[in-house]
Amino acid sequence: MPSARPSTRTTRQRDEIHRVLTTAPGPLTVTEIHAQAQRDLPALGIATVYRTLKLLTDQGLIHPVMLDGETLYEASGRGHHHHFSCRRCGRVFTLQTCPVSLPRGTVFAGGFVVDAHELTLYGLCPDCAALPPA
Amino acid sequence: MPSARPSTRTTRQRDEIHRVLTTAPGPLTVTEIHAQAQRDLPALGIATVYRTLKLLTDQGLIHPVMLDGETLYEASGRGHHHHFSCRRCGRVFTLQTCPVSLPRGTVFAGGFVVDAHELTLYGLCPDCAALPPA
DNA sequence: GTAGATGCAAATTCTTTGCATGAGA
DNA sequence: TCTCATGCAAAGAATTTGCATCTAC
Repeated sequence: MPSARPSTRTTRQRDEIHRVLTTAPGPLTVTEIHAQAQRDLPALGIATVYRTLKLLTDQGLIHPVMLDGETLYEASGRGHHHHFSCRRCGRVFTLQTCPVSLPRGTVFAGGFVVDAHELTLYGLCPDCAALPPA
Repeated sequence: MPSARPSTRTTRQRDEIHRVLTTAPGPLTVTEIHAQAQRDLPALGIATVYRTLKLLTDQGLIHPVMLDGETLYEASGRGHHHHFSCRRCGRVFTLQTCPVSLPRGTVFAGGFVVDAHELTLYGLCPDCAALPPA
């Protein structure tokens, strides 16, 4: 029995959506991705965006990030990093620093074997920290 | 101008939902909360569950936890802790240990002022780690 | 007794799916 | 040409809201 082969046909829509995500400075919402991709492909449908995000995720090219109750997507291959969510302006930033010392295989109290971790920081971004208090 | 006062009327529904969450060993989904509360209040509607979860959240008695794309709720006041999500059985555990050294007010590279952090660990729980590899 | 809370059902919002058409290879 | 992908619209799933009824105080 032949194993299911992932589709790999190149289309303008897939290229564009992938480009938007690899170009973006941080993770984007589905709506933002749709809006930005529509600049080049005005007829792009939202269903195609959802289908493509799922496809690219399956291919490992991008991955979802759940943050503040929303699903954002970002390009893969940017190395280990974390996110900073600003309480004031709501923007999400990518931080390359990792304040967690948890090598793969670390065994935690009680026998939990850790192979990955996700950290989200909350606070004020540089811009908002510089503003006068509300 | 009188400030908006939060509703505080005591009802069986609110007490029950709060009890379910304070009794639970870990965070629960909306559906789990509804099902468990219905044992004592069979007529409990799902809309009331949503409304009550929002209310209790506003009052600071509980708080939502976004995990693996689902919204779970847990009682507040359990001190600083994190979650461990098992890749194999899908269960979510609460860990009291914190491997992150980030006191409030820590200023991060670039001027990000951190006042809180959320960490989720992924791997195998003790039960699953003891099983033979798939 | 009265304002606030509930339960139901309808309305929203977000995401997925069916199907006829369009376009990579 | 021949699939596979797309766009639209309808279908699902999750959450919120309107409204008549009920209930804590």
